[in-house]
Amino acid sequence: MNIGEAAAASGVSAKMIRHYESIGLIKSADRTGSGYRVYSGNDLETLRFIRRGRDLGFSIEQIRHLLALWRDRSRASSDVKRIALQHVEELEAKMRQLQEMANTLRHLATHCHGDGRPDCPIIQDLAHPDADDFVPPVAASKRSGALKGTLAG
Amino acid sequence: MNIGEAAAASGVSAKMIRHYESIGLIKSADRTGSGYRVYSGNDLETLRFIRRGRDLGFSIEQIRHLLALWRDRSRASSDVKRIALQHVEELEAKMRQLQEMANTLRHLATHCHGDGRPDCPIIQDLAHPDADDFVPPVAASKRSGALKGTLAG
DNA sequence: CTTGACCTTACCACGATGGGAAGCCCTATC
DNA sequence: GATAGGGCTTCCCATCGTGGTAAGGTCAAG
Repeated sequence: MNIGEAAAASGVSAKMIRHYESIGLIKSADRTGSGYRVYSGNDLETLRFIRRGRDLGFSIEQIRHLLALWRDRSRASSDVKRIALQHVEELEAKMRQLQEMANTLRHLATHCHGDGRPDCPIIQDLAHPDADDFVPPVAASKRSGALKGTLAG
Repeated sequence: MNIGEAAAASGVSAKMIRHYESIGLIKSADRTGSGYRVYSGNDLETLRFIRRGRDLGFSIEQIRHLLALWRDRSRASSDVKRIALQHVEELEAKMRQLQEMANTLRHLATHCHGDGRPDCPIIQDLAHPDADDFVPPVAASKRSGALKGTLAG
């Protein structure tokens, strides 16, 4: 089985299959006489495992760990569970960051006329975040410290 | 004012100030005779604006746009609002992705013993996502298509 | 035997940030 | 005035996961 066929069958691009090989996430594929990589059904399973792990948001290093546990027939499920739950915490932390950004922006947008006039609490917040522009005192919620995390962090 | 002082006062690292200059997000700083960059109070405001924008999760390109609107005294607040609300949608889309990942993982982890035994629905899902391992039929929810997005996407 | 689709390696790009090296500059202390 | 230390300069590399592209070899169908 070619790398292209393996890619189509696993959902991992040929590009990424080569990449995973180069970083040692998967073992080096056997080659035909002319240098083409050859994949077996077993290799396909591994690729699908990786693909599923990426879909669940695991990092390559976490997947490396999970792959080792998968292959270890005497693994402790507690090890797997720990990795999964740690990842859930990462996901939740990221969600909280995004939530806070979105809440702030929605709040500001609510008070933006969104017409042809230049006055805009969104721009004013960006320029002077602590001014609580345009927001009547009663509606102004205390803004907690700025989130340092980026979307990609 | 030095780049180091500007960095401390704006919350943007000296490294990133130089980077923003190199990509044309901020204008090239004036230099002293010996080549040191010099920053004014006005420059500081711009840096804080950028910093605040990053904290709200805007991309550099979105911030470039917002900066232009900020400087444009005849801007339409609708333009600002559109950018902000589009970003809110991006944030919400990302949150939904993360939420789905977290839900799946929490569900799987709930059914993982987390002890010394090797059996683990998490590993089994990674290996065979469509098998609905270990989950009694009544509790198994239809799994929708795999999320392609990464955490950073 | 040609053509087109596939494979190979190798490099560059993104987005945003950090790290480090090599060299110049400024200030404080002796 | 000399010297030490910290800050500044530019330039390159790394991250993380993925895609693009170029130059060349290979395979299968016509």
